[in-house]
Amino acid sequence: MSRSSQREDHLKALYALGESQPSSWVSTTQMASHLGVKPPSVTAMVQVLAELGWAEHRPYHGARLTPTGRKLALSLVRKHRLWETFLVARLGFGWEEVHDIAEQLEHVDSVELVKRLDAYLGHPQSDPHGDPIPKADGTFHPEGEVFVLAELNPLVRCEVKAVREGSDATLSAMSAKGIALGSVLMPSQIEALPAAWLEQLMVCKTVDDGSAD
Amino acid sequence: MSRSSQREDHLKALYALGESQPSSWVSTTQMASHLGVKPPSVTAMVQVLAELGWAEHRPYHGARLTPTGRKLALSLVRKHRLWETFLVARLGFGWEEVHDIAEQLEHVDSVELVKRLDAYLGHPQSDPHGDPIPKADGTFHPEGEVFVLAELNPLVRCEVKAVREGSDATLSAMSAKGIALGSVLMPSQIEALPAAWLEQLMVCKTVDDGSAD
DNA sequence: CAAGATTTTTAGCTGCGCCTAAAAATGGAA
DNA sequence: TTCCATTTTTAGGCGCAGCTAAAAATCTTG
Ligand SMILES: [Mn+2]
Ligand SMILES: [Mn+2]
Ligand SMILES: [Mn+2]
Ligand SMILES: [Mn+2]
Repeated sequence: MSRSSQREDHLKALYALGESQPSSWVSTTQMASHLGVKPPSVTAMVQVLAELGWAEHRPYHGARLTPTGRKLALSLVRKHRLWETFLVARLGFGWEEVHDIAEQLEHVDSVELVKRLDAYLGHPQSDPHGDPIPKADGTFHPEGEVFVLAELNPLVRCEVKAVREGSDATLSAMSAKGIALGSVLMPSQIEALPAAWLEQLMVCKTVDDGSAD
Repeated sequence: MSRSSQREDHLKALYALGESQPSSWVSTTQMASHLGVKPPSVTAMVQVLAELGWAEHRPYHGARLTPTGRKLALSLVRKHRLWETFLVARLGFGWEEVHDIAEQLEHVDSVELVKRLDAYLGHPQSDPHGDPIPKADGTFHPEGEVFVLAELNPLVRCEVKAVREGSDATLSAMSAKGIALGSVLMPSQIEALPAAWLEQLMVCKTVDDGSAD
């Protein structure tokens, strides 16, 4: 794949880490651990991104995306999630198998390809992990009320809407326990879940519709 | 894509050029012009391939694949042609649009992906250009009698079986003139074809089945 | 607030894949 | 067969993306 797939991965990391915390300034150390490289490598790359106009770098404070960089990052996230959807919905992969493959496919450069893939998949709004797929213009479909299962208190019936990134083994284990997007969890089941899962499962409350199921 | 996609492209060039000529020894100049790089770059790469046990290099004479290298090259050709088939058969691309995209997709590294893609496409035996798709074990389905249209003498009714690599523009022009795989060409039509096309179109003779068409 | 601990950047290095220019080998013509 | 033109390799250099070690800045803590 092209020489700049590293740049693209740094851009994605900057986006992902910036979104998931109050301040959008991301430290090079954070990015380094996310990407599996050493902090000096990130510093160098962030300086390149800054020269390209895709990021701002405040030395010793952190980096964050410019509007242009954010658009690019969103188009990468879009590609990643469309490919994951293809792999699961069309090729029959399990949700725990697709991340690493999509990590490669997302760097294939062809606007037309993304357009056609999106249409082929029926313009999906979320990927196999429940994460929303940004639209071509970089906006998202409005999302429902979703929060991390660990914050559910008191325990009530709820529905799995998404799974946060974790190890492939964890995702396999969840599948094995019958947990998938759309699964309904009862308080008793939730108590039996490994503690770590409570931090990964994103749910919304569901009203009992009266069906026995 | 991984750092070694350059190695993979050199391997493919070595395969393609070696197959298309009597001696399987390929000169670095040939490879350089095929790949769009300068001869010294090819020399360096060929030396790397030799160290990896994928090619033999006889200095000042040329290079050729080892059995191991040939297997690897065939698996790349397989991936390339499966992706081209996917792009045309599933995403609706034209046959002139898919080469460059497949040139990227072929470097995605996942054995399982190729397996599932092949099954999803119904184990196709040839790609959108009529080129045979190597099987997973590196063998080909037996091919029919096919030759280049320029060698057809005298002119008789024949059927288009494949198109040799050429510019995307040429492929578009052929489509526009109604030429596709399976097209039947009559002597009068053949005479009207641009001379260059005669070197690219691979055909076999067809008996007139009596239908008026 | 000053000193030490921690984080981050800079400096300097490596391997990869490309380049140009120069040297070496090959092969064809006189 | 010898010399010259052509092909090919070697030499030396560049940009990218990673690394470690050292320097610089920031944060923490007494
Ligand atoms: Mn990636
Ligand atoms: Mn996902
Ligand atoms: Mn390629
Ligand atoms: Mn093809």
